[in-house]
Amino acid sequence: MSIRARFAPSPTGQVHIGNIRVAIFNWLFARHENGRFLLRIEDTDRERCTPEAIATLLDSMHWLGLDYDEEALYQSTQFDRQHALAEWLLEQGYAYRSGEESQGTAIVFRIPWEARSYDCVHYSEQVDVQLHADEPLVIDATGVNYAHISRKGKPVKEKSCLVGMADLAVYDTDGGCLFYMPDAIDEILEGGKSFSFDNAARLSFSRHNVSYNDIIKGTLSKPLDSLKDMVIVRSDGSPVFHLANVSDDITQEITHIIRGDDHVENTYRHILLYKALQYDPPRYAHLPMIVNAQGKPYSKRDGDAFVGDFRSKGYLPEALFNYLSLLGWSPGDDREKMSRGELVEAFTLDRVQHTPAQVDLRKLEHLNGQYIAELNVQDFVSQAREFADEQPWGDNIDEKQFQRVAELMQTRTKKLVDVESWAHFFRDIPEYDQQACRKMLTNAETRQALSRVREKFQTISFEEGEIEQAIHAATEEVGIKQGKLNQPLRVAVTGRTVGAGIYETLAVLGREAACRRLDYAINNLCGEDDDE
RNA sequence: GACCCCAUCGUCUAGUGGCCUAGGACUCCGGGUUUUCAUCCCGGCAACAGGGGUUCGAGUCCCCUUGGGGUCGCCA
Repeated sequence: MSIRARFAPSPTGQVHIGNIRVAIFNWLFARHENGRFLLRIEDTDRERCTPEAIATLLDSMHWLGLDYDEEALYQSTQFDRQHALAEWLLEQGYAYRSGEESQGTAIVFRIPWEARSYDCVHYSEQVDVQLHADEPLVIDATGVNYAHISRKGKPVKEKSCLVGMADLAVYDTDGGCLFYMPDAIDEILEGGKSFSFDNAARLSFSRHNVSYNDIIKGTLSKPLDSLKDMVIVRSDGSPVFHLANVSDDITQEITHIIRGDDHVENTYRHILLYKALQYDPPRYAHLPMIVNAQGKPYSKRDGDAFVGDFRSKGYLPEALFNYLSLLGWSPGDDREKMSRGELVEAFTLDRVQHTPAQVDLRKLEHLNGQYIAELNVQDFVSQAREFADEQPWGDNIDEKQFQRVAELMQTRTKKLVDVESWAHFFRDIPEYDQQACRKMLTNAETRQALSRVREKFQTISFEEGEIEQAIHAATEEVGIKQGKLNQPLRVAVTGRTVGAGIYETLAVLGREAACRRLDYAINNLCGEDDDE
């Protein structure tokens, strides 16, 4: 059978970086296996799940190239199917109603009494539990309520599903047997009878474990008695996550569920639900979570937590995709910068890490810089232009000029927002770094040399080579060492100490702008060494 | 607190009992190219959490401790 994986987000307006990584891993897995990658939109939270939120989600996926097969399934369209399953469970005795009739009753999934015969359930050990005298032992159709004794002697309340203690025997302080589950189960299940004991001192039962083989984490198991029956339909009639999720996965014929680590504990119950519903459970793979730069789980306040944050800072989708795929996974060799095709080819779940991975923005930035450097010039120009549009100086600029600046700056750009530092190319007079001015421009010789350069600029053809020659000539005339004028000139013309080569910068700027700035600097910034 | 999972440089990772004197990448620090910066090239700092076993041999297997994470809802 062909593999079917899915991404099942609940759109809330922004797409979390951890979620999109789950989507990427699902996508990579599906594409590697030549299977299908499906999208299911869990849009049952009417408050938060607006059309805009869905649009944002789709947009983020499209941006990252996460194309999906078949039509997206909207969970809100599946109520009938989900309710039908709940009703069926009710009819079969796998579920019961709970709560006050007047308030409306919830539907609760009962961990099936025959669970011990499932192939995913195995005997584990004999268990004895000492009970706390303060809390009564109550056994009814919803399970076994009891309290064991904590290390400090306090009562710790617990609840187990009935089958978790299927051969339960209850003893009083004298060792007398008060209750034996196999004798009472019919009365409980069919008659709704309940038992309560104030004098119960000890429980004894044979423990069974539900287990499954996680593709990433290996064999995992959980005692059946640590599981409680779970609500699958709320008293207001709305299906709970567990039911909706399983129901829709059945509908979409999902074969592999790849999701965050936070779902591991749900898996046991979901498997049991599948079993009760008479379906084979899918394979599961639980991804380690990703954590922020502080090593803590991402919270909404972290900043840089959403796909949109990265996009608006000018990370390229290929770079983010590449980086995220390397968080918690590696191809097994030294490759890091990998194309989508290479990633698809190399991706297997068994190489996924078992530990939470910390996001390192610097590494992402480095990778992004590499992707930017590889962009062909026209792509870079047009993408940079979009970011320039956001700048106050971005409105009426010469496109030819912009292109020349972009060519100069491409290898110096790590993120597209870096174009904000190109301002000095496009304003009449740049913003001057005062400290740099003091350091670079306040020398008398410098002022003199700049004046000479200014004069020469008037007459030369304004090209890189001639500009360089003019500068050399000026320094010689004034008696400054070759190259010593470059930085002062840079400050005078761009306002800052770093940037592209000064000859190129000058050439791009053009005679008119260069001279205007030189005049400004000479007249306003080149005061003698006279700072008070 | 209970249950479960995990543990290699600061970070992402390679490593599946001998090929490990623990490799790569980011960061940082040197050096080279260069008119500054960036790119590019060369070099350096830096890790098997601790303690016990098993074994001729352990980063690799087992146990304990410590540390981290996850889960304990009519949230998803």
